[in-house]
Amino acid sequence: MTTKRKPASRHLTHAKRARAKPAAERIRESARDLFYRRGIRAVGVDEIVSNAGVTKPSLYRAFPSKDELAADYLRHMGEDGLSRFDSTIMANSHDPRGQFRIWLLDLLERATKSDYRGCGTSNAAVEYPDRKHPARKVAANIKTRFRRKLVALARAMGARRPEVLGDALMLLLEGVYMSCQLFGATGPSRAAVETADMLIDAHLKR
Amino acid sequence: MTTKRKPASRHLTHAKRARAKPAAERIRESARDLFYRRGIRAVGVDEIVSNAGVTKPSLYRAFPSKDELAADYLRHMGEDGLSRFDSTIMANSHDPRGQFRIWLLDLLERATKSDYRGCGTSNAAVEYPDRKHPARKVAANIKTRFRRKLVALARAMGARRPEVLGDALMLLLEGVYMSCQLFGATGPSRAAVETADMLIDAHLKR
DNA sequence: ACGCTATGTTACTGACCGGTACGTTGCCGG
DNA sequence: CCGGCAACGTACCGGTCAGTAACATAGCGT
Repeated sequence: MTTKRKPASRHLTHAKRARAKPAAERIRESARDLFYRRGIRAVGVDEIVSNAGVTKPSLYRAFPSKDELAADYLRHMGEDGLSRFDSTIMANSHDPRGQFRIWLLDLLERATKSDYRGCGTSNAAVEYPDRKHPARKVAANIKTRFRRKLVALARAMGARRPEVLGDALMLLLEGVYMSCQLFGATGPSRAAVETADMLIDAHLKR
Repeated sequence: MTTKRKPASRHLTHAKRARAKPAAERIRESARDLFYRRGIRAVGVDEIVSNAGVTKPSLYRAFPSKDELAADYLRHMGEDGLSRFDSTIMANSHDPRGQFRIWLLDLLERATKSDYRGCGTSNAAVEYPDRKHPARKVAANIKTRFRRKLVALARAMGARRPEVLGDALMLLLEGVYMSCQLFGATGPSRAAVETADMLIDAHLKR
Protein backbone atom coordinates (compact mmCIF):
# COMPACT_ATOMS: atom_id res chain seq x y z
CA MET A 1 0.00 0.00 0.00
CA THR A 2 2.06 2.90 1.36
CA THR A 3 0.24 5.39 -0.93
CA LYS A 4 3.29 7.24 -2.19
CA ARG A 5 1.91 10.65 -1.30
CA LYS A 6 2.69 13.45 -3.70
CA PRO A 7 4.46 16.50 -2.32
CA ALA A 8 1.01 18.02 -1.77
CA SER A 9 2.41 21.47 -2.51
CA ARG A 10 3.83 22.44 -5.88
CA HIS A 11 6.17 24.91 -4.22
CA LEU A 12 9.33 23.70 -2.59
CA THR A 13 9.58 23.36 1.18
CA HIS A 14 6.28 22.71 2.74
CA ALA A 15 7.75 23.44 6.16
CA LYS A 16 5.00 21.50 7.90
CA ARG A 17 4.13 23.25 11.08
CA ALA A 18 7.67 24.41 11.68
CA ARG A 19 8.67 20.77 11.89
CA ALA A 20 11.34 19.45 9.59
CA LYS A 21 9.68 16.37 8.17
CA PRO A 22 6.15 15.16 7.61
CA ALA A 23 4.73 12.63 10.04
CA ALA A 24 4.89 9.73 7.58
CA GLU A 25 8.61 10.23 7.12
CA ARG A 26 9.27 10.50 10.83
CA ILE A 27 7.34 7.30 11.36
CA ARG A 28 9.34 5.57 8.66
CA GLU A 29 12.62 6.58 10.29
CA SER A 30 11.45 5.63 13.74
CA ALA A 31 10.17 2.27 12.54
CA ARG A 32 13.35 1.59 10.63
CA ASP A 33 15.47 2.22 13.67
CA LEU A 34 13.35 0.24 16.10
CA PHE A 35 12.43 -2.63 13.79
CA TYR A 36 16.04 -3.19 12.87
CA ARG A 37 17.51 -2.96 16.34
CA ARG A 38 14.91 -4.83 18.32
CA GLY A 39 12.89 -6.80 15.76
CA ILE A 40 9.50 -6.19 14.24
CA ARG A 41 7.37 -8.29 16.54
CA ALA A 42 9.15 -6.93 19.59
CA VAL A 43 8.23 -3.32 18.82
CA GLY A 44 4.72 -1.98 19.32
CA VAL A 45 3.10 0.81 17.33
CA ASP A 46 2.89 2.96 20.43
CA GLU A 47 6.63 2.95 20.80
CA ILE A 48 7.10 3.72 17.11
CA VAL A 49 4.92 6.80 17.19
CA SER A 50 6.21 8.13 20.49
CA ASN A 51 9.77 7.66 19.27
CA ALA A 52 8.80 9.52 16.11
CA GLY A 53 7.22 12.34 18.05
CA VAL A 54 3.84 11.82 16.42
CA THR A 55 0.61 10.10 17.37
CA LYS A 56 -1.01 6.84 16.46
CA PRO A 57 -3.66 8.14 14.08
CA SER A 58 -0.87 9.68 12.00
CA LEU A 59 0.60 6.22 11.59
CA TYR A 60 -2.69 4.73 10.49
CA ARG A 61 -3.34 7.59 8.06
CA ALA A 62 -0.03 6.88 6.32
CA PHE A 63 0.00 3.09 6.61
CA PRO A 64 -2.93 0.67 6.58
CA SER A 65 -1.48 -1.59 9.27
CA LYS A 66 1.63 -2.45 11.23
CA ASP A 67 2.25 -5.32 8.83
CA GLU A 68 2.29 -2.93 5.90
CA LEU A 69 4.55 -0.55 7.78
CA ALA A 70 6.91 -3.46 8.28
CA ALA A 71 6.71 -4.24 4.57
CA ASP A 72 7.48 -0.61 3.79
CA TYR A 73 10.46 -0.70 6.15
CA LEU A 74 11.84 -3.76 4.37
CA ARG A 75 11.20 -2.24 0.97
CA HIS A 76 13.17 0.90 1.76
CA MET A 77 16.00 -0.88 3.54
CA GLY A 78 16.20 -3.48 0.79
CA GLU A 79 16.30 -0.95 -2.02
CA ASP A 80 18.98 0.98 -0.19
CA GLY A 81 21.07 -2.14 0.20
CA LEU A 82 20.67 -3.14 -3.42
CA SER A 83 21.66 0.29 -4.70
CA ARG A 84 24.62 0.43 -2.38
CA PHE A 85 25.73 -2.88 -3.83
CA ASP A 86 25.20 -1.61 -7.37
CA SER A 87 27.03 1.63 -6.88
CA THR A 88 29.98 -0.07 -5.19
CA ILE A 89 30.28 -2.70 -7.89
CA MET A 90 29.81 -0.19 -10.71
CA ALA A 91 32.38 2.21 -9.33
CA ASN A 92 34.99 0.31 -11.31
CA SER A 93 33.29 -1.98 -13.77
CA HIS A 94 36.61 -3.26 -15.08
CA ASP A 95 37.45 -4.91 -11.77
CA PRO A 96 34.34 -6.66 -10.48
CA ARG A 97 36.33 -8.83 -8.14
CA GLY A 98 38.09 -5.92 -6.53
CA GLN A 99 34.83 -4.04 -6.18
CA PHE A 100 33.18 -7.02 -4.53
CA ARG A 101 36.05 -7.16 -2.12
CA ILE A 102 35.55 -3.51 -1.27
CA TRP A 103 31.85 -4.08 -0.74
CA LEU A 104 32.53 -7.08 1.49
CA LEU A 105 35.08 -5.19 3.56
CA ASP A 106 32.58 -2.39 4.00
CA LEU A 107 29.92 -4.87 5.09
CA LEU A 108 32.31 -6.45 7.57
CA GLU A 109 33.20 -3.10 9.04
CA ARG A 110 29.55 -2.39 9.75
CA ALA A 111 28.78 -5.97 10.74
CA THR A 112 31.48 -6.34 13.36
CA LYS A 113 30.27 -3.45 15.46
CA SER A 114 28.95 -4.73 18.76
CA ASP A 115 25.37 -3.66 18.15
CA TYR A 116 25.11 -5.21 14.71
CA ARG A 117 21.88 -7.07 14.28
CA GLY A 118 22.38 -8.88 10.98
CA CYS A 119 20.47 -8.44 7.76
CA GLY A 120 17.11 -6.83 8.42
CA THR A 121 15.64 -8.69 5.47
CA SER A 122 16.77 -12.12 6.63
CA ASN A 123 15.67 -11.32 10.17
CA ALA A 124 12.20 -10.40 8.95
CA ALA A 125 11.94 -13.73 7.14
CA VAL A 126 12.72 -15.42 10.43
CA GLU A 127 10.10 -13.40 12.26
CA TYR A 128 7.45 -14.06 9.62
CA PRO A 129 7.68 -17.63 8.34
CA ASP A 130 4.28 -17.34 6.69
CA ARG A 131 5.01 -16.74 3.01
CA LYS A 132 1.78 -14.82 2.52
CA HIS A 133 2.72 -12.19 5.07
CA PRO A 134 3.37 -8.80 3.39
CA ALA A 135 6.73 -8.38 5.12
CA ARG A 136 7.79 -11.84 4.08
CA LYS A 137 6.85 -11.17 0.46
CA VAL A 138 9.02 -8.08 0.35
CA ALA A 139 11.89 -9.97 1.94
CA ALA A 140 11.66 -12.71 -0.68
CA ASN A 141 11.65 -10.13 -3.45
CA ILE A 142 14.76 -8.36 -2.17
CA LYS A 143 16.66 -11.58 -1.60
CA THR A 144 15.84 -12.91 -5.06
CA ARG A 145 17.07 -9.74 -6.70
CA PHE A 146 20.23 -9.79 -4.64
CA ARG A 147 20.85 -13.38 -5.62
CA ARG A 148 20.58 -12.42 -9.28
CA LYS A 149 23.03 -9.59 -8.76
CA LEU A 150 25.54 -11.98 -7.27
CA VAL A 151 25.22 -14.34 -10.22
CA ALA A 152 25.66 -11.42 -12.61
CA LEU A 153 28.72 -10.38 -10.64
CA ALA A 154 30.15 -13.88 -10.84
CA ARG A 155 29.61 -13.79 -14.56
CA ALA A 156 31.38 -10.45 -14.81
CA MET A 157 34.28 -11.98 -12.90
CA GLY A 158 34.53 -14.62 -15.58
CA ALA A 159 33.39 -17.59 -13.54
CA ARG A 160 32.92 -20.75 -15.53
CA ARG A 161 29.62 -21.45 -13.75
CA PRO A 162 28.39 -18.08 -12.51
CA GLU A 163 25.22 -19.49 -10.92
CA VAL A 164 27.29 -21.72 -8.68
CA LEU A 165 29.74 -19.02 -7.67
CA GLY A 166 26.94 -16.51 -7.17
CA ASP A 167 25.07 -18.94 -4.93
CA ALA A 168 28.23 -19.82 -3.04
CA LEU A 169 28.82 -16.16 -2.33
CA MET A 170 25.22 -15.78 -1.24
CA LEU A 171 25.62 -18.62 1.25
CA LEU A 172 28.78 -17.00 2.50
CA LEU A 173 27.09 -13.62 2.93
CA GLU A 174 24.08 -15.01 4.74
CA GLY A 175 26.56 -16.74 6.97
CA VAL A 176 28.30 -13.46 7.63
CA TYR A 177 25.02 -11.74 8.52
CA MET A 178 24.06 -14.43 10.96
CA SER A 179 27.44 -15.14 12.51
CA CYS A 180 28.17 -11.47 13.07
CA GLN A 181 25.06 -10.98 15.12
CA LEU A 182 25.77 -14.21 16.98
CA PHE A 183 29.49 -13.83 17.64
CA GLY A 184 30.45 -10.27 16.81
CA ALA A 185 33.85 -9.38 15.46
CA THR A 186 35.71 -12.41 16.81
CA GLY A 187 33.35 -14.89 15.17
CA PRO A 188 33.57 -16.96 12.01
CA SER A 189 33.23 -13.85 9.87
CA ARG A 190 36.96 -13.34 10.41
CA ALA A 191 37.36 -15.96 7.71
CA ALA A 192 34.94 -14.27 5.33
CA VAL A 193 37.31 -12.33 3.07
CA GLU A 194 39.74 -15.18 2.71
CA THR A 195 36.94 -17.63 2.07
CA ALA A 196 35.44 -15.42 -0.61
CA ASP A 197 38.85 -15.22 -2.26
CA MET A 198 39.29 -18.96 -2.20
CA LEU A 199 35.86 -19.51 -3.68
CA ILE A 200 36.38 -17.00 -6.46
CA ASP A 201 39.85 -18.37 -7.18
CA ALA A 202 38.49 -21.88 -7.46
CA HIS A 203 35.76 -20.78 -9.84
CA LEU A 204 38.07 -18.80 -12.11
CA LYS A 205 40.94 -21.24 -12.26
CA ARG A 206 41.47 -23.05 -15.53
CA MET B 1 15.89 -23.46 35.86
CA THR B 2 13.73 -26.30 34.54
CA THR B 3 14.07 -28.10 37.89
CA LYS B 4 14.88 -31.57 36.61
CA ARG B 5 12.16 -33.27 38.63
CA LYS B 6 12.97 -36.72 39.96
CA PRO B 7 10.68 -39.64 39.09
CA ALA B 8 8.62 -38.73 42.16
CA SER B 9 7.61 -42.36 42.60
CA ARG B 10 10.02 -45.09 43.63
CA HIS B 11 8.06 -47.67 41.68
CA LEU B 12 8.38 -47.90 37.92
CA THR B 13 5.65 -46.54 35.67
CA HIS B 14 3.70 -43.96 37.49
CA ALA B 15 1.01 -44.23 34.81
CA LYS B 16 -0.01 -40.67 35.43
CA ARG B 17 -3.75 -40.56 35.46
CA ALA B 18 -4.12 -42.94 32.52
CA ARG B 19 -2.31 -40.41 30.31
CA ALA B 20 0.83 -41.44 28.46
CA LYS B 21 3.24 -38.65 29.38
CA PRO B 22 3.48 -36.19 32.23
CA ALA B 23 2.34 -32.64 31.57
CA ALA B 24 5.86 -31.20 31.54
CA GLU B 25 6.90 -33.52 28.74
CA ARG B 26 3.79 -32.84 26.69
CA ILE B 27 4.44 -29.13 27.09
CA ARG B 28 8.02 -29.54 25.97
CA GLU B 29 6.97 -31.36 22.83
CA SER B 30 4.21 -28.91 22.06
CA ALA B 31 6.51 -25.95 22.60
CA ARG B 32 9.22 -27.47 20.48
CA ASP B 33 6.87 -28.00 17.58
CA LEU B 34 5.21 -24.58 17.76
CA PHE B 35 8.31 -22.55 18.60
CA TYR B 36 10.22 -24.05 15.74
CA ARG B 37 7.52 -23.78 13.10
CA ARG B 38 6.08 -20.41 13.91
CA GLY B 39 8.68 -18.69 16.05
CA ILE B 40 8.88 -18.11 19.79
CA ARG B 41 7.39 -14.64 19.99
CA ALA B 42 4.60 -15.61 17.61
CA VAL B 43 3.34 -18.39 19.85
CA GLY B 44 1.47 -17.70 23.07
CA VAL B 45 1.46 -19.90 26.14
CA ASP B 46 -2.25 -20.55 25.70
CA GLU B 47 -1.65 -22.17 22.35
CA ILE B 48 1.21 -24.22 23.73
CA VAL B 49 -0.83 -25.69 26.55
CA SER B 50 -3.97 -26.30 24.49
CA ASN B 51 -1.84 -27.97 21.82
CA ALA B 52 -0.30 -30.09 24.57
CA GLY B 53 -3.69 -31.01 25.98
CA VAL B 54 -2.88 -29.51 29.38
CA THR B 55 -3.57 -26.25 31.15
CA LYS B 56 -1.58 -23.14 31.87
CA PRO B 57 -0.78 -23.74 35.55
CA SER B 58 0.86 -27.01 34.52
CA LEU B 59 3.21 -25.01 32.36
CA TYR B 60 4.09 -22.61 35.15
CA ARG B 61 4.67 -25.44 37.62
CA ALA B 62 7.21 -27.02 35.31
CA PHE B 63 8.77 -23.80 33.97
CA PRO B 64 9.21 -20.50 35.75
CA SER B 65 8.33 -18.41 32.70
CA LYS B 66 7.79 -18.50 28.95
CA ASP B 67 11.32 -17.20 28.49
CA GLU B 68 12.71 -20.13 30.44
CA LEU B 69 10.53 -22.54 28.49
CA ALA B 70 12.04 -21.05 25.33
CA ALA B 71 15.51 -21.52 26.80
CA ASP B 72 14.66 -25.13 27.61
CA TYR B 73 13.41 -25.67 24.06
CA LEU B 74 16.69 -24.35 22.68
CA ARG B 75 18.71 -26.40 25.12
CA HIS B 76 17.06 -29.66 24.10
CA MET B 77 17.07 -28.92 20.39
CA GLY B 78 20.67 -27.74 20.56
CA GLU B 79 21.91 -30.79 22.43
CA ASP B 80 20.11 -33.04 20.00
CA GLY B 81 21.73 -31.28 17.06
CA LEU B 82 25.18 -31.42 18.60
CA SER B 83 24.92 -35.13 19.38
CA ARG B 84 23.60 -35.87 15.93
CA PHE B 85 26.66 -34.11 14.55
CA ASP B 86 28.95 -36.04 16.86
CA SER B 87 27.47 -39.41 16.13
CA THR B 88 27.54 -38.82 12.39
CA ILE B 89 31.14 -37.66 12.43
CA MET B 90 32.27 -40.40 14.80
CA ALA B 91 30.57 -43.14 12.77
CA ASN B 92 33.79 -43.40 10.81
CA SER B 93 36.53 -41.49 12.53
CA HIS B 94 39.08 -42.39 9.87
CA ASP B 95 37.23 -40.37 7.24
CA PRO B 96 36.18 -37.07 8.79
CA ARG B 97 35.69 -35.46 5.43
CA GLY B 98 33.39 -38.17 4.18
CA GLN B 99 31.43 -38.09 7.42
CA PHE B 100 31.00 -34.35 7.19
CA ARG B 101 29.71 -34.80 3.68
CA ILE B 102 27.17 -37.32 4.92
CA TRP B 103 26.09 -34.97 7.66
CA LEU B 104 25.75 -32.09 5.21
CA LEU B 105 23.72 -34.17 2.77
CA ASP B 106 21.43 -35.20 5.59
CA LEU B 107 21.02 -31.58 6.63
CA LEU B 108 20.22 -30.57 3.06
CA GLU B 109 17.64 -33.30 2.74
CA ARG B 110 15.81 -31.97 5.78
CA ALA B 111 16.43 -28.35 4.89
CA THR B 112 15.03 -28.46 1.39
CA LYS B 113 11.61 -29.61 2.46
CA SER B 114 9.07 -26.90 1.81
CA ASP B 115 8.22 -26.31 5.46
CA TYR B 116 11.81 -26.02 6.61
CA ARG B 117 12.25 -23.13 8.95
CA GLY B 118 16.01 -22.89 9.32
CA CYS B 119 18.09 -23.39 12.43
CA GLY B 120 15.97 -22.93 15.52
CA THR B 121 18.98 -21.67 17.43
CA SER B 122 19.85 -18.99 14.88
CA ASN B 123 16.21 -18.01 14.61
CA ALA B 124 15.98 -17.56 18.36
CA ALA B 125 19.00 -15.26 18.29
CA VAL B 126 17.17 -13.17 15.71
CA GLU B 127 14.04 -13.05 17.82
CA TYR B 128 15.96 -12.12 20.97
CA PRO B 129 18.76 -9.67 20.19
CA ASP B 130 19.20 -8.87 23.86
CA ARG B 131 22.22 -10.88 24.96
CA LYS B 132 20.97 -11.13 28.52
CA HIS B 133 17.80 -12.93 27.50
CA PRO B 134 17.80 -16.57 28.70
CA ALA B 135 16.96 -17.93 25.25
CA ARG B 136 19.72 -15.88 23.71
CA LYS B 137 22.25 -17.16 26.22
CA VAL B 138 21.44 -20.76 25.38
CA ALA B 139 21.65 -20.01 21.67
CA ALA B 140 25.09 -18.47 22.11
CA ASN B 141 26.27 -21.47 24.08
CA ILE B 142 25.10 -23.97 21.46
CA LYS B 143 26.59 -22.01 18.58
CA THR B 144 29.93 -21.62 20.30
CA ARG B 145 30.17 -25.33 20.96
CA PHE B 146 29.19 -26.11 17.39
CA ARG B 147 31.86 -23.74 16.13
CA ARG B 148 34.46 -25.57 18.19
CA LYS B 149 33.30 -28.88 16.78
CA LEU B 150 33.76 -27.58 13.27
CA VAL B 151 37.28 -26.42 14.02
CA ALA B 152 38.08 -29.80 15.55
CA LEU B 153 36.66 -31.45 12.46
CA ALA B 154 38.79 -29.27 10.23
CA ARG B 155 41.81 -30.28 12.27
CA ALA B 156 40.89 -33.94 11.91
CA MET B 157 40.70 -33.40 8.16
CA GLY B 158 44.25 -32.21 8.24
CA ALA B 159 43.63 -28.57 7.40
CA ARG B 160 46.68 -26.37 7.63
CA ARG B 161 44.69 -23.72 9.49
CA PRO B 162 41.76 -25.51 11.09
CA GLU B 163 40.29 -22.36 12.68
CA VAL B 164 39.92 -20.77 9.28
CA LEU B 165 38.40 -23.81 7.62
CA GLY B 166 36.12 -24.44 10.58
CA ASP B 167 34.89 -20.87 10.48
CA ALA B 168 34.49 -20.99 6.72
CA LEU B 169 32.31 -24.08 7.08
CA MET B 170 30.32 -22.37 9.79
CA LEU B 171 29.63 -19.42 7.54
CA LEU B 172 28.57 -21.83 4.83
CA LEU B 173 26.23 -23.69 7.16
CA GLU B 174 24.60 -20.58 8.53
CA GLY B 175 24.11 -19.59 4.92
CA VAL B 176 22.45 -22.92 4.22
CA TYR B 177 20.09 -22.54 7.19
CA MET B 178 19.03 -19.09 6.12
CA SER B 179 18.86 -19.57 2.38
CA CYS B 180 16.87 -22.78 2.71
CA GLN B 181 14.12 -21.09 4.64
CA LEU B 182 14.22 -18.15 2.24
CA PHE B 183 14.39 -19.97 -1.08
CA GLY B 184 13.69 -23.63 -0.42
CA ALA B 185 15.23 -26.39 -2.49
CA THR B 186 15.95 -24.29 -5.58
CA GLY B 187 17.93 -21.67 -3.68
CA PRO B 188 21.63 -21.05 -3.20
CA SER B 189 21.93 -24.16 -1.05
CA ARG B 190 22.15 -26.14 -4.27
CA ALA B 191 25.77 -25.00 -4.32
CA ALA B 192 26.41 -26.04 -0.73
CA VAL B 193 28.02 -29.46 -1.18
CA GLU B 194 30.22 -28.35 -4.01
CA THR B 195 31.23 -25.22 -2.14
CA ALA B 196 32.12 -27.20 0.95
CA ASP B 197 34.26 -29.49 -1.18
CA MET B 198 36.06 -26.57 -2.77
CA LEU B 199 36.74 -25.00 0.59
CA ILE B 200 38.07 -28.19 2.10
CA ASP B 201 40.18 -28.89 -0.98
CA ALA B 202 41.68 -25.45 -0.83
CA HIS B 203 42.55 -25.86 2.83
CA LEU B 204 44.12 -29.28 2.43
CA LYS B 205 46.07 -28.64 -0.75
CA ARG B 206 49.80 -28.35 -0.44
C1' DA C 1 -11.16 35.47 4.89
C1' DC C 2 -12.01 30.91 3.51
C1' DG C 3 -11.48 26.16 3.04
C1' DC C 4 -8.46 22.34 2.66
C1' DT C 5 -4.92 19.34 4.27
C1' DA C 6 -2.08 17.61 7.71
C1' DT C 7 -1.74 16.85 12.10
C1' DG C 8 -2.73 16.42 17.24
C1' DT C 9 -5.87 15.05 21.21
C1' DT C 10 -8.49 12.00 23.76
C1' DA C 11 -10.65 8.09 24.60
C1' DC C 12 -11.99 3.86 23.47
C1' DT C 13 -12.39 -1.24 21.73
C1' DG C 14 -11.91 -6.28 21.87
C1' DA C 15 -8.47 -9.54 21.73
C1' DC C 16 -4.68 -11.48 23.61
C1' DC C 17 -0.63 -11.52 26.53
C1' DG C 18 2.09 -13.76 30.45
C1' DG C 19 1.14 -15.13 34.96
C1' DT C 20 -1.47 -16.72 39.36
C1' DA C 21 -4.83 -17.76 43.50
C1' DC C 22 -7.32 -21.41 44.63
C1' DG C 23 -10.08 -25.54 44.23
C1' DT C 24 -10.27 -30.56 42.69
C1' DT C 25 -8.89 -35.20 41.77
C1' DG C 26 -6.94 -39.61 42.35
C1' DC C 27 -3.37 -42.56 43.72
C1' DC C 28 -0.23 -44.15 47.52
C1' DG C 29 1.40 -45.71 51.90
C1' DG C 30 -0.04 -46.63 56.23
C1' DC D 1 -10.00 -47.27 54.21
C1' DC D 2 -8.37 -43.03 55.11
C1' DG D 3 -5.14 -39.21 55.45
C1' DG D 4 -2.03 -36.71 52.73
C1' DC D 5 0.08 -35.07 48.91
C1' DA D 6 1.36 -34.69 44.18
C1' DA D 7 -0.63 -33.56 39.83
C1' DC D 8 -3.88 -31.21 37.52
C1' DG D 9 -7.89 -27.95 36.27
C1' DT D 10 -11.16 -23.51 36.73
C1' DA D 11 -11.37 -18.97 36.70
C1' DC D 12 -9.37 -14.93 36.94
C1' DC D 13 -5.80 -10.80 36.98
C1' DG D 14 -3.79 -6.42 35.17
C1' DG D 15 -1.35 -5.05 31.24
C1' DT D 16 -0.47 -4.47 26.45
C1' DC D 17 -1.58 -5.24 21.78
C1' DA D 18 -3.20 -3.28 17.07
C1' DG D 19 -6.52 -0.38 15.47
C1' DT D 20 -10.40 3.37 15.46
C1' DA D 21 -13.87 7.13 16.25
C1' DA D 22 -14.72 11.91 16.93
C1' DC D 23 -13.19 16.23 17.25
C1' DA D 24 -9.85 20.21 17.61
C1' DT D 25 -6.35 23.17 15.47
C1' DA D 26 -2.77 25.15 12.79
C1' DG D 27 -0.94 26.67 8.51
C1' DC D 28 -1.19 26.77 3.53
C1' DG D 29 -2.75 28.55 -1.10
C1' DT D 30 -6.29 31.06 -3.19
